[in-house]
Amino acid sequence: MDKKLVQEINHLHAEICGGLSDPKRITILYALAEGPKNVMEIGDVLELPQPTVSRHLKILRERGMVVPERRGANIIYALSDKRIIRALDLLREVLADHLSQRSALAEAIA
Amino acid sequence: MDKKLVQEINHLHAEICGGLSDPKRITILYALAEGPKNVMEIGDVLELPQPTVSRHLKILRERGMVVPERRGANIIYALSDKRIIRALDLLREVLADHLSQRSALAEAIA
DNA sequence: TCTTTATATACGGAAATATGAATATATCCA
DNA sequence: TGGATATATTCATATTTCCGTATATAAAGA
Repeated sequence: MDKKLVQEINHLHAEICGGLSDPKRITILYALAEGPKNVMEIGDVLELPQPTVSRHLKILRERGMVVPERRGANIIYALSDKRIIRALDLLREVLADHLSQRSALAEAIA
Repeated sequence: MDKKLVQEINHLHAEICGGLSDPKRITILYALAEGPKNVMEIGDVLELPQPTVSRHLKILRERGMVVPERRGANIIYALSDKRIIRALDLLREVLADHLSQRSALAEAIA
């Protein structure tokens, strides 16, 4: 494939991964995996001020990870694709393995 | 679960995701999926100066995504877990769907 | 229309991250 | 030991990301 094109794709790929690289956004995504929620409801879950929530939602929206739907005065956000959660779960498994490996090492030393 | 603990976990989860949020690191991970490589070989693939490669490898290493093994003067890096590639592939699929949706929209407008 | 409610954006500063260039460390071999 | 090769780290700087506050937009209801 054309080198420029590959770079462009990898850039977008990195960008979507960047959507996951914040604890609050991860919490938002898992919350939406339970079902669609409006901005206030998400704010309640995260215990965060509304503008902060909106900004994180914008980041996720731009990357196509959540989808907004206006319902009256509210905007209801939904997870766009279950595969996002599957990817998150896989990475969490990798994290768990890494941590238990390290703690096993720590015990072996002690 | 304890709230502090959940936050700590989400922080680590975000950190491992952050390991994926750079085009060069994605290229490195896919390159290592083909098989272990030393730093020079990775540098050849990326066409990047060696210190830059080492710094990216450090980030991936700290997050437990790649594993170094010294062999003589070389250090050979290997992917620590195939699930990392599966997660990357899932997210690339989500990206592809998002892009084709948008291009379908673009055509519908034109 | 005016007010209230829900959501989004703009701005300024703080903190994290990335990068090139230079330098340090570690290993091998003569 | 000294030189060559492979890898890692440091430093200064540039860029990005994040947050709180303030403000703007959009819809609902009186």
